[in-house]
Formats: sequence, structure tokens, C-alpha cells
Amino acid sequence: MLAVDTAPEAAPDSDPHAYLARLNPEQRAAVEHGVASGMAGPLLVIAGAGSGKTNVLAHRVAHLVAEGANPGAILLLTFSRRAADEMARRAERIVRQVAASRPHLAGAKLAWAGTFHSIGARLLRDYAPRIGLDPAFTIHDREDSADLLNLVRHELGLADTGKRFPRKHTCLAIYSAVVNTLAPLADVLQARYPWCTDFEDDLKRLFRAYVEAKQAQHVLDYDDLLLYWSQMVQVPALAAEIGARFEHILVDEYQDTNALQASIVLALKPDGAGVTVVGDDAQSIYAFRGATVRNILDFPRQFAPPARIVTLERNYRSTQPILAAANGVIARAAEGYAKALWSERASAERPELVSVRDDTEQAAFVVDAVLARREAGVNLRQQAVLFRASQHSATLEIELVRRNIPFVKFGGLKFLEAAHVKDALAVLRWIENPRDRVAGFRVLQLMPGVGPKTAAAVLDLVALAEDVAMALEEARVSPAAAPAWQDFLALVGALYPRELPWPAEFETIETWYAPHLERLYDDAQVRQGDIAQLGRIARTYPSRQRFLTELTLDPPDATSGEAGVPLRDEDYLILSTIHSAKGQEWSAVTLLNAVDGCIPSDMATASAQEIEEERRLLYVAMTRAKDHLQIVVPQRFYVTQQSGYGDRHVYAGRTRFIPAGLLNLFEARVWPEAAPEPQRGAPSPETLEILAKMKAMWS
DNA sequence: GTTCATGCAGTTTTT
DNA sequence: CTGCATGAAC
Repeated sequence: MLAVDTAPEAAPDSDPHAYLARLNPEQRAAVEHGVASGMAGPLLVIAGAGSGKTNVLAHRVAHLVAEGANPGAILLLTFSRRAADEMARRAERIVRQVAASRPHLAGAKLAWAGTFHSIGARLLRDYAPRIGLDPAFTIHDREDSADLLNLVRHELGLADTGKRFPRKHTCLAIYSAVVNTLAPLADVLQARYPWCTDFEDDLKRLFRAYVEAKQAQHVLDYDDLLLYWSQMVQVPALAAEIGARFEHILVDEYQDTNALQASIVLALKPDGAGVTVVGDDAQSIYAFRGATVRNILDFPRQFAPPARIVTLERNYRSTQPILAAANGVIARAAEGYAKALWSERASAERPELVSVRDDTEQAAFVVDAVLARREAGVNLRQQAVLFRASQHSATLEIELVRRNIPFVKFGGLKFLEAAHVKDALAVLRWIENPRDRVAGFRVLQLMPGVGPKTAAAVLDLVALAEDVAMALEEARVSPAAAPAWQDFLALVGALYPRELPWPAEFETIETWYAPHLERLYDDAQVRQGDIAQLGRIARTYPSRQRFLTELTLDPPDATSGEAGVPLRDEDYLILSTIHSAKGQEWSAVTLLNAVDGCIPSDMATASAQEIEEERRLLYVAMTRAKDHLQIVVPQRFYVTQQSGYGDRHVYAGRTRFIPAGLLNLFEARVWPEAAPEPQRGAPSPETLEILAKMKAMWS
């Protein structure tokens, strides 16, 4: 049977169900489940890595539409925006083939495909008036939420209690964990933040005030998009109404959903009719965000009779030796749906386990290996370098720039996190929603002579006023701020009536911001370029609200490195965190820092569950590779990521997830090739085992 | 009230 | 190195 990816498109006149013939029996069972009878009960598809999961989901959607389902009543929930677009594109392509014989299907569009968060935002805007929300609410990203928590914390006087209060990001993480796991605060503190248990009462006060502040300011954070949605469908009338809008609900990457998301799906379809969830418990890697592998493990038993389970075990992606090594790693996991991935893609090439001396050598090795493969005909874009934490690629990035190799990095610091970009967006957000204090606070303090006190006083005036522009006219500022203040009033006068057409508005802000940018930053030129870039992005959205919403929910992830973002058609190497690599595949994958302390991260060795998740992370990284897999093990591993400063490092052992018993599945290699130096000799994996043994004596 | 200098502590993964 | 709090000088 042909692999689904390479199957030719059906000829227009052939069997309208020709697309089904491209699937293997298990895939076909998942696609056809309940469609013919029109009575699709709940379905769980356990889809192993590379088993054609995206195709199955796309085919199921297309099949439903071909057999009469209304594409506007299919809710497709994915993990990322990118996944949603890809899925919709494939489904629509299949539907177009069928449309040759059924013209009414021609322009079928999936109206409801997106992440839980973006669909939540859309539904909440629709239903806002019914649940007492302002439909023009703005959405805070993680930074904004932390800033608001910080403001609230100061207002409550929790900042100066003597004892060291948890930092704003920690507070937000705790809050978010409580919301997403639906667990009591005390439990969350006990399990995940034991050093904060003393602050339980203060945290409770803080969170209460935070919720009040968000409501007063018409602002929602990421968690609210799920939380309000979930609360909304607890109201029976609304649940029935919203549930009826969707004949079918399909959820991708179900292993990475959390309790809150599961509760939403269940509330919309209590009997599971029309619900399909797809995922792989072996690839669950988002527990830190509240995701629980229990969602997928327990899904079938939520219903009576239980959901049907279809398991996809045939892997179309990787060569057999790569799969054998990945299977070896995951087989040592504690729990999971039993499955054994197999592939017909034979190869004599085993995955490589490469020993290098340190971070610098690792970077040199990767550059060499990448260039060698490009010589051999593998484009840079077919190659990826993966790592556990974003900074782990720092040395490599420097080396790539030095050797003039273009690359794009996924994960890590985002364009939108740069201060100047946030400044410009804050102005927009404040125009959209003048009650948004975090945005207002930021904008006002851009002006010289305006600090926290003045800003707070002005915002208090605005909060009480009917007319924002009038309130600002009446505000008192210090003489030092007077000139900038006049300019600012002119800006508000121009923007606040909201009569400027959309992209023009952005240009007005750009003009106002330019002198401030000049004054605030040494490298104003570079930052000016970023603002212009933001303007180009802004122009592609139809309105201010759409721009702001979609930008916070789906931020562009390529960093504007010194080499500049490569053009679309150029060839470039992919650098990515393992988390951001989810769902993707490359011909060649190189994994950095496969040492204990990195995978598993030494931040994540507190509990057995955390360690299990790190094991799955390694599994996810390995199963991204189609033809070539290299796992690099530096012998010296720098403790601090900021190289160039100290020389603090540890002699790290190979990751515990590749114990000696699995070494036969790998090709051991030392780089650079050992020079003939008989007295000293080069380290080999066996001799390096000594290091690990020495440490093991004490564990 | 604002700004600037100083000192100290924290460092994963992301919608 | 960065972010954040604190205290002194404008």
C-alpha cells in the first residue's frame, strides 16, 4: 500500500471515495467511524509518531463533509495555529476532489478550525453580552498578565511584607496551574510550589484581586479564554445552544489537553456523539502547562458505552533503525497504551550517538555535519537541530552566523517580547480598550517626566470618565512632562475618535513613537526596523481588534537575528526547542545536549512524573527524524548558559534515558575523530560510562 | 515624583 | 546577564 503522503490525487471521474483507498485499514476505520450510519459515537484514535495522524484527521473531516456534514458545523481543535491551517488545507483539498461529482461542495470552508484559545476568544466575543463581558475585551499575553499581577500585588501591599513574596511570573504560574488543573490552591502549592506554601492566604487574596482587576478592565488572560468558555457551557441553556452549533468536534493532540479543555468538550457533547479525539500518550509533553495524560488514558470510560479505540501503529516517517531506538527509549516508560510502531523503511544506518568535548565542539560538529549533508543533497530546510531549552543553541547560533549559514529558530524569545514592540502594541491596545491598565501604564510612562505615580493618577481619572479624551485633557502632569504631554494629547485626539481607517492608525502611532524610541534606546535604528516590520504585519489584518487578538494568540515565532530573517524561498536550517518541534518532521535531526541535567532537565527531576515527561520529550525529539538521527553528548556541560563569563561546568553523563542496555541500537562515534595519540587516547562511550558510575555511587 | 546607581537573586518547555 | 527592589540625588 502507498504511503498516504505520496499517493496521487484521484482523477475527477473516478470513484468519489477514491481518497479512502489511500488509507491503511486502521486509518480507514478511524476515518469512516460512524459516518455511514450518521451515528458517530465517541472515538479515540491512538496515533503513534509518524503514523499519518494529520492525514487521518484531514480525511475524516473531508469524509464527513463529502457525506453531508455541514463544514460550518465542524469544530476542529488543534494545538497550534500552524496545525489548524495545515489540517484545513488538506481537508479542503480532498473535498475539492470530491466536489467534481458533487458541485455543492465546491467552496467548502472549515469555519471553525483553531486552537482552544482562539476558538474560545471567538465564541466569547459572540456570547459576551449574554454573560456580562464587554465584547471589545482585550487579551493579555503572559507578560501582560504578570505585569497586572504585579500592579495588584503592590496595591495590596503584598510587596513589602518582609518575607520574600513569590515573583510575578511564579505567581502567574501558580494561578495558571490552579485554573488549568481544576485543583485547589493548597494542592497545587503542595505538589509544585512547596516553597510558597507559607503564602497561601496572601496568594488567595492576590488572585481574587487579580480577577476583579481583569473584570473591571475588560481584560482576559490566556486562561480566561478557556475558563470563561468552560463556565459558559456549565449553563445548560448555553451549553445546548453552543453544542448544537457543532455537529462534530475533533480534537488533535489530545494528550496535551488539560482538565479544563476536557471539561469543555464534555460539556458541549455530554454523550460523546460526534466527538473524535486523536493523540499519542507517548508524546505527552505539556504537563507543566496543566496538561494531563489522564485525559487521553481515561477518555473511553467517560462514556457509556465506552468510546471506540483505533490504534495506528504503522509509521510512515522514520527508518526502521531510528524507530527501533525510539521504541527502546519509550519502552522503559511506566505507563501507556501498548503499541509497537513499525516501519517498512529499511536502512543500514543506525542513529548516531556522538561524543564531543564541550559546547563549542558540539557547535563545530553540528555545523560540519549539516554542511556535509547539504553536500550530499539534503537541503538545509530538511534538517533540524533540536534542544531542550532555548538557550542551548546559543553557541551554535554564533557559529552559524560566523559561518554564514542561514537559520530560523522556533521557540525561545519572541519578536513580541521586545520592549519597543510591546510599547507600540500597548498604544494600540489602549485605544482598543482604554480600561486596560497594563497597556495604559506602559504608554504613559514612555513620556519623560511621567513615572508610576503620575501614570496611576491619570489612569484613575480615565477609569471613572465617560470620555477618555476629555479625562486626559483634565489630567495634571509635572512641568517636565508638559511638551511630551501635548504631543500625546494630539495623538489621542487623532486616534480616540476611532475614525482613522485601520492601517493608517498604525502609521500615526509610529510617527508619535519615533522620537521616544530615539530617546529611550541606543540602538533605535534596529528597533525602528522592528516597528516597521510590525506595521507590515498589521497591514495584513482587516481590523485593529483582529490584529491584536490574533497576534497575542498566535505570535510570529521567528526571531529577528542579526543575520536577518531569511526570505521564504531561501534555504535555511531549522533550530527548534523540542516542544516547538511537535508534529513536525525532517530528513535529518540532530539533538543537542543529550546529557543528564539537560534531558532530563535538572529543573524537572523532583518527581517520577516529571522524569517520565522528560523521557517522552526525548522520544518526541527522536521520532521527528525520517532518515538521519544524531544525538550529541558533550562531556563537559556548562552550568550557566551565559558562556564567555565564567567557566563553570559539570562533567555530565549521557542521558539516563539511553542506558547501556540500549547502546546496541546506536552507532557510537567520537568527534573529532581521535587523532593517533596512543598515550592519551580518546574517550569512548564505555570509558565515559565511568563518569556516570562515579555519580551513581551517591544516588 | 522621577531618575539613576547600586546590590542581590534567579535562571525550562508555551497557548 | 537580566530583572527587581531600594535608597539617594535631581
